[in-house]
Amino acid sequence: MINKHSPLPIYYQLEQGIKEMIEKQQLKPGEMIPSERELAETYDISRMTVRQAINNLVNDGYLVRKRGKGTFVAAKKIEQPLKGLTSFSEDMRARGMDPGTNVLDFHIIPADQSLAQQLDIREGSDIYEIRRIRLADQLPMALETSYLPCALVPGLTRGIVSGSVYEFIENKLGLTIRSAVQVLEASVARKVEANLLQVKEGAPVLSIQRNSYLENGRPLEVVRSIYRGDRYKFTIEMER
Amino acid sequence: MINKHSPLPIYYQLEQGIKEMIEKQQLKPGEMIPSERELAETYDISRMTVRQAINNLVNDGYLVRKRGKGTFVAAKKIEQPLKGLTSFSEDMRARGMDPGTNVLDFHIIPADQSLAQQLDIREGSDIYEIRRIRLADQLPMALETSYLPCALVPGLTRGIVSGSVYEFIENKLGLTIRSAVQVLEASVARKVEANLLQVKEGAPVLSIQRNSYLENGRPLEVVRSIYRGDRYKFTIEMER
DNA sequence: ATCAACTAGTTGTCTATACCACTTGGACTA
DNA sequence: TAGTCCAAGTGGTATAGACAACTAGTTGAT
Repeated sequence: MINKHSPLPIYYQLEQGIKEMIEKQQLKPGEMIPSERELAETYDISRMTVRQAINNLVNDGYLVRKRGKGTFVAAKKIEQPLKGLTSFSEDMRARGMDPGTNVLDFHIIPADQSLAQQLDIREGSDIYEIRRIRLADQLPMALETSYLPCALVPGLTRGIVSGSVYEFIENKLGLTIRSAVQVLEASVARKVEANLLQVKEGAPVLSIQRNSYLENGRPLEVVRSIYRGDRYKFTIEMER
Repeated sequence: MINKHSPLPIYYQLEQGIKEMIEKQQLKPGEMIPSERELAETYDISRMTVRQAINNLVNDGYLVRKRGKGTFVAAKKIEQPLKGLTSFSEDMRARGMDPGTNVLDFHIIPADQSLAQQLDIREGSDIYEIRRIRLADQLPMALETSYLPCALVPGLTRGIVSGSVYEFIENKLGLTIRSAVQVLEASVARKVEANLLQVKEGAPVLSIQRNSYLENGRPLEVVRSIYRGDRYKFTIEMER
């Protein structure tokens, strides 16, 4: 499990090893992992190095420390706290799944009254309409329809859209999303949606509309998503 | 800034000190803080101890490390959306509706394995189980099942439960909820739920589990709610 | 039977040290 | 002048050891 001559840090090797065992269910939720001293002795490494590996896993929510008792596998890592503004791809990767995208539709349409208002542009202005199937581990996870003003995002192509639009916006255009409002709603899949998501008509789905805003408060995007209820949970952490 | 004989850990004192300077703008975003070696020498502590303090601040988003260059105050500290830590009653009133409650069930049960873990108590410990129908404008809005450790909330009665439990906890017991994690999931109403909510079996519902935590990080409560999908939308604002 | 003390095992804190990897700027060289 | 090399300073990784604080179970005395 540990190769001292690998270019990879020892703590990182141990960290990945433990994480893998948790994800493969070889270590089950609530189970105690070997003590720090035991791990240190087993792999002939320093206890502080073991602690560094464990600390990272605790910060990532995989493990829980209990002083005087031991270190335990956390309840469940399936639902990751969505701490901020993440893209679909980031979200899926954080959940340990492999994201993918199928572009259904990519074209320019005139903004209707509702979208024009939400995007703070004139009715009839050109906007991109992007319809995509979002995949996780090769299976449909969500249907996503995005609307962006052409004026704000020049040069968007079908190729970019099949990858990460956010990356394009942040890196190529230098725009940063500063805030967002999301509205979540439980619903049932209609026929068309059911087919695309590969679920039965009437299956539960989570409808999410997200409005994103730039630094200067300008609306950048409206996204309407339909997530499979059987595959997706939305997690939010609140603090005060 | 550092008192070696304080019962508080040294790394913690340093951590709080730096955090305070950031919050008071004595250290400004983008500014470099003293190097680890410098801090260690200044306060006559070990560099590893300094690293522990800095690590925590990096994890909390206050600082950013740059290998070979230094450690810098982060540009933007994520703002916590305080909105959302509201009770059902507050939530309904904010939506312009009149809240109400029917208590279905109020008793003490032993904690099962899952609840014991989530509430950080021993399996079998006494906990309150409170099942209520939540009304808005006299119509069912949600089914709510709450679990609280008896040890933390002594003196809870059926009468209190028909009103605001939060008010009792905050005002009478002097406990303050500091953070919460919510998990939302789309689902469909089963027969029993459908009857209580006065919807058809198979109607879309929004399942929400909320875990609430006190100032000291102790879990206070687990609430499992089922909201009518046709009456309830969940809104969240995020900022960074 | 009860309670106190002890013990073994755990994580938490802290030290002192060493070397590695990366960044920067200045000195040196071609 | 332009490029190379080197040194100093930074965070990154790793070691070995020590003692504190806490948990749970056992032992022992009352």
